Amino acid sequence: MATGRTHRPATRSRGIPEATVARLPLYLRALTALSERSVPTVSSEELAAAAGVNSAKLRKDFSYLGSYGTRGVGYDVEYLVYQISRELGLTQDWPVVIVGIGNLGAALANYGGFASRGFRVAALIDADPAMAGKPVAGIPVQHTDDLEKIIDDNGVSIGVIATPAGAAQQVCDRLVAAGVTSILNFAPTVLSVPEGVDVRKVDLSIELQILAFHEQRKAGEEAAADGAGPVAAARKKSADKGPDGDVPAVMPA
Amino acid sequence: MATGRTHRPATRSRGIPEATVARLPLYLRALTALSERSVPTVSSEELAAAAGVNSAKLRKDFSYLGSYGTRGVGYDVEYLVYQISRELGLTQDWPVVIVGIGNLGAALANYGGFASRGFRVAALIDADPAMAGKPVAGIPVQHTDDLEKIIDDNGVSIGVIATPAGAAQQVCDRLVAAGVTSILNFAPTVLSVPEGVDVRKVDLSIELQILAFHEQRKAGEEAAADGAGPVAAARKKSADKGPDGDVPAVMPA
DNA sequence: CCATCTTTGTGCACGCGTTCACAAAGACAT
DNA sequence: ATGTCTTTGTGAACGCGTGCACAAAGATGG
Repeated sequence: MATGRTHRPATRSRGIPEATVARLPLYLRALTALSERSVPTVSSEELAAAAGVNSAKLRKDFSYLGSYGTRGVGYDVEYLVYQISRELGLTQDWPVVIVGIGNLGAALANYGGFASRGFRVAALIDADPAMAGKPVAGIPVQHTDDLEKIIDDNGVSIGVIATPAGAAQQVCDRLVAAGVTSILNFAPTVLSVPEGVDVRKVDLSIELQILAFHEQRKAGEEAAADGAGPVAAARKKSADKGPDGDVPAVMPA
Repeated sequence: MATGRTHRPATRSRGIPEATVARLPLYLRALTALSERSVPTVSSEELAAAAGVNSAKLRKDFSYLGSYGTRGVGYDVEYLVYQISRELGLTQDWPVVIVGIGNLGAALANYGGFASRGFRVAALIDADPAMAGKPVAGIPVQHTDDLEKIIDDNGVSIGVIATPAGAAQQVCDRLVAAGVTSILNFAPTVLSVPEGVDVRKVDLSIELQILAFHEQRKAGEEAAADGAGPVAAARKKSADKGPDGDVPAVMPA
């Protein structure tokens, strides 16, 4: 969903399509699980099923990395884990700062997924002076005033913004000015960043709204063509708010 | 971003492309901000800038909804807010349950974005008996045993999974069996659901890994094409694109 | 060494999404 | 009315991603 971009289709990132990059972590997770079960090799079919994708797509994705499979056998799990990790840059340590230690920020700080692979929470930063020094997830919260110094001292290049929407752009600007070039934004705002800085956003509200759209559509279809629904006509409990005209009008023309 | 989509089978979402649906919440947010500032009308150019997208794309997106603009003037803010809200199904109330009240689940329960627009946290559910009855965000946590009853009593069709990965599929199966047809999954696992059920996933770990990939690429280029400052080097080559939303290429003043 | 079987790697076609560019539509001034 | 100016709505081209289908590559067995 959100990557810094330009309008220059010139040289492709690294020959690796963005869509493929987005799936590599998925493959890596499935492979890691196999590795823990000491499975030596896996076929594209099996791995694809575990990752929830099409096997042809998986093979094509891997082909961008190189020919790491053996025909008639499959892929060596350990080797593939290493190759993907290396490609994603997970063989090195990435210090990360989290700015905005509210409910969400604290949850992120406690999230095991961070430390698990390459990422290390270098610092927690909050604008509330009352938070300063208070430990969250074993890490003392530091004040926003020291943001630049923290970034610099720790060589941080990835920042996570979990502040209220109103403060996000300001925090973003300071992070970028201090040298951060990748930002994961949880605040419900569109961030403006200079070229060369990547921003990805995670927006709970948007996700829910997209689900609501489809939910509404399903409800409309159910009402319209009752009895021919895909999965047992879903349920009827979804509240029969069926009042008034203005029904989603899903009629197939 | 952080969304994962699950295959969208047959019926095209009412003629509205999925990519457009994903942007509607973004437009809605920008429009709401304009509405609060009592701005009467807005041009596609202005609104596009506020939402961080291309103006032509915005106009095409709106064209799927209908001709709500006035040539030479722009769009009526209030009217557009209403139309988009209606299209997204936000004019009705969506009861939502959150399963897994750990750090993340609690953060979600406290997240204002839920209640703000159409969504209502109907119940919080956790497997830990010790949590039962304990209020989180003013709502008492209920035990997993009552999941089916809670879904049924409240007519819930949207569920949020914030459990550990190991419990996610099981919880998902129970939600679906109980009648939930839309799921927002925060657990780092691929969920299997029957046809007709929508799943969107939000995966912090994956987002970070994608950022790490680009960060590594930038670092490599910087080292190779050794030039000036850090940002300056990253600036010389950029070009990449995101699958979904994106970031405005506009420079901050 | 040859035959057969399995699985990879990929050429190709198709469809979706993005973007450009412009005609049509309306506002506004004269 | 008429002309000019602004902005929408969209036809068309293009590029990316997806999935099919198959040939090539290697394993395996006789």
